[in-house]
Amino acid sequence: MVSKACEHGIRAVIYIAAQSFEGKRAKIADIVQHSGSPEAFTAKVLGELTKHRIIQSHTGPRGGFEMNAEKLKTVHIGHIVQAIDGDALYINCGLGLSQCNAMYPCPVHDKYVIIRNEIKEMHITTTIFELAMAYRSGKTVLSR
Amino acid sequence: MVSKACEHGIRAVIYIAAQSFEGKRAKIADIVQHSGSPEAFTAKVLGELTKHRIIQSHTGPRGGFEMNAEKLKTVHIGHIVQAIDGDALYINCGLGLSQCNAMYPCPVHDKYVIIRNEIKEMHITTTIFELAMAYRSGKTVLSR
DNA sequence: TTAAAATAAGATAAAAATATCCGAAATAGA
DNA sequence: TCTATTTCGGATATTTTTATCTTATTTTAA
Ligand code: FES
Ligand code: FES
Repeated sequence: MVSKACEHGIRAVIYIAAQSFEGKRAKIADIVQHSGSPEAFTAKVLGELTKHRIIQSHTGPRGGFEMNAEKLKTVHIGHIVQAIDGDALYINCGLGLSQCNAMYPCPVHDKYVIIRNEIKEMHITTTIFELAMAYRSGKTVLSR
Repeated sequence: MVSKACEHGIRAVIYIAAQSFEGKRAKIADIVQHSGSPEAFTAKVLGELTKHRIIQSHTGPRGGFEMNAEKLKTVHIGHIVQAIDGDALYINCGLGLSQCNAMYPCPVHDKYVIIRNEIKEMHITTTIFELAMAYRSGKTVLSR
């Protein structure tokens, strides 16, 4: 569905968002401890998300990652998937043809497009903020 | 979503099914020419599907792959996905946690389970027969 | 009986995804 | 200014997926 890199990124951002909501910055060691992701790989993914301005980073003591108030409100899962995996999930053919084309559809096109749009819709309507709040309240977990 | 191996397998089986409907066996060279898949890789996948009794194979001159009448009626996409990729797509956690657990859900569990079940339902209710008929009639394509 | 036509299977190769390592750069605070 | 802390970035390593190659085996038509 989405890559491991993307999964690590989403979990990390949820943790960062929860910390940012409390005015704290999150450092890598802390993030991976709570999200159960490999440290170096997650650091690389977070670097990519920083480039895309989805999160902000600060070097040095008291540094770490944070999400500013505006991003905290507006960022949704789709932003992260797009930044890490690109738009393949949202546009590719479900049977692996070189491109999806409704004029000359593959055998699963009609049924696949429905699913694909639901995934896209779900990603766009699910904000990091709501996920971070549920995590903060203990209703959900980031590792097991 | 599903692996390349699985995509090659599904496209190949649709072609085999369409040929079987006309009482013809399909040989590998023919299959990959029409489904646009790499020959050796597809042969390996078809071997796996033969082991799972989803298709039948015959060596020698006049040999090739075919689908018997019973399989032609009953096999659906889910059978092929299960045989090649296993059940990961149907049971894994959407955020990559070691397992999906509704008692201690990950942040996307509720929304992801809905999508996951729709995919499963789509796979189970989509028969190779209906896909093969649409392909045979020219309504859909297997390569581009 | 034999040669051709086909799949079967295992070894190998290439590419992509996942993950780690380490030195450099930046920064806050003493 | 010095030092400890932290991310950054590039090189490297490992694993998995995708794909190919080679040889063996089976089947059948002539
Ligand atoms: S052509 Fe395959 S999903 Fe659209
Ligand atoms: S726990 Fe993540 S999808 Fe169920």
